Amino acid sequence: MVARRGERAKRGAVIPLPTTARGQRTRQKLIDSAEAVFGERGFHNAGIVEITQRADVALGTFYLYFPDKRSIFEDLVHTLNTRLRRTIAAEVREIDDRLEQEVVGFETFFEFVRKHRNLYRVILQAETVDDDLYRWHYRTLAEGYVQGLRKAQAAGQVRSDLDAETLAYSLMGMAESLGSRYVLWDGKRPPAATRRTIRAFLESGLRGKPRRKS
Amino acid sequence: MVARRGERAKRGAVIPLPTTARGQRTRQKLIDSAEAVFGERGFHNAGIVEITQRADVALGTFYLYFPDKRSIFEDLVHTLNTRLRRTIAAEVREIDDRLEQEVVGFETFFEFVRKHRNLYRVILQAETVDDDLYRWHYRTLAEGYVQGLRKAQAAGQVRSDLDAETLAYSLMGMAESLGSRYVLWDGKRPPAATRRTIRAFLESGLRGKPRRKS
DNA sequence: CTGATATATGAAACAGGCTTCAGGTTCGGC
DNA sequence: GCCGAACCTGAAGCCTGTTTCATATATCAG
Repeated sequence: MVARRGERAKRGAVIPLPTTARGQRTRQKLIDSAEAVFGERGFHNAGIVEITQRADVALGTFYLYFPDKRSIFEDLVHTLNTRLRRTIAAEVREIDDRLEQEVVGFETFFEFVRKHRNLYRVILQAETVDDDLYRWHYRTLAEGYVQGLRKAQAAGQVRSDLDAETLAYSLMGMAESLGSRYVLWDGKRPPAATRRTIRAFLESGLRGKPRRKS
Repeated sequence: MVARRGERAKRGAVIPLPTTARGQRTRQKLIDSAEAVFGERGFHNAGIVEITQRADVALGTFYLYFPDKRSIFEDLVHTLNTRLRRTIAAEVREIDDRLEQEVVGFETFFEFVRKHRNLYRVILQAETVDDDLYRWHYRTLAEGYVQGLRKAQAAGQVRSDLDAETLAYSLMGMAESLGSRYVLWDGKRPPAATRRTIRAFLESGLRGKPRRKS
């Protein structure tokens, strides 16, 4: 059920990507604009009118590239999700120690939020717009997280009496909450005391209890 | 700028609470109904029509008690915020040990979310509806949390090299994330492995590093 | 019992924003 | 330089959901 180029898309139909450079440019302009508008106003308060205006195209042009408002939103969430995971993965790749990976992962996350404050707010909105999409976002993040933690447990870098999934959601929750409080609200990197606390808390939390024997 | 009883409220005016028992009952029915509808549909997809229908009152009655849609939403957030804090405080009051307080606090929170699945979604929506309200919710929660943690630090139950506020937001984030994943998505209490992990993680995280001695 | 006040009703006015439509315009290949 | 496909336009249709209003009923003090 793919609308042919030149035809108007039926509701719910998939619209093929534009073939010419010009079309691709326009589509991208719409996505960029949507990121800003959704981020600033929230999904429901954002209007197609404003999205197209900021993208410097006519209202009708929007429906050449997206069947409806929700569709461009989904596109945005997918993009954000991918970029976030790639960014963190890239920063963490070379690090051997899991604790260090966590610390850098948190830092990278904060930095990402700071650079894309809008993209980030978009995710929160997904909860209201499309619950499945929202869960998908967290599940994909959690999956990677769990794998990494299991590996670290096998390597003895994280105590293995902890459930990896529980840990994954705990850490994601921490990062979001802290990111919201310090980065989104205060608009800057978390203060030094916060960063120290994160490290210390994770260190003892992940490595575990005193072992009487070594 | 308070609308007198019997008068129709001007936009933005404050409406006094109903004086008679009958009025109070009706107002409460509307609030309960709103909690359900906002929770299920989200603020923007929720309609006054459905709220009044489920409350068994006529459409116009709504505007006897609330000047507009947003207003009842705010009311709801305030109510839930208060109830949540009271509930947790009550469960935790008799406990001396901070770690035990945390564990019970988490459990109580999960139970609260289970009983008021809507609370959670309502709060998240606040982010889009009224950012100040959203922040107010977390700030009030954090305030109490910070005080409790400081006291525990003074009593030597929590390591004192950690920043209390950072810790508070970390723990709130954990609770929310886990509550979302296990209670909201799966609809039941978190599994045993998760509860054990929470305890173990908090225990070493809060009490601190392994001490070789003792 | 009676008037004054509080509470209740639901049809209709109103507003705002998504989506459609009936044509233009641009552009690359021949 | 011509033709068809791809791309673009923006006024208007349309639908949904908030808010108002004129009117009706319940309650209670005196």
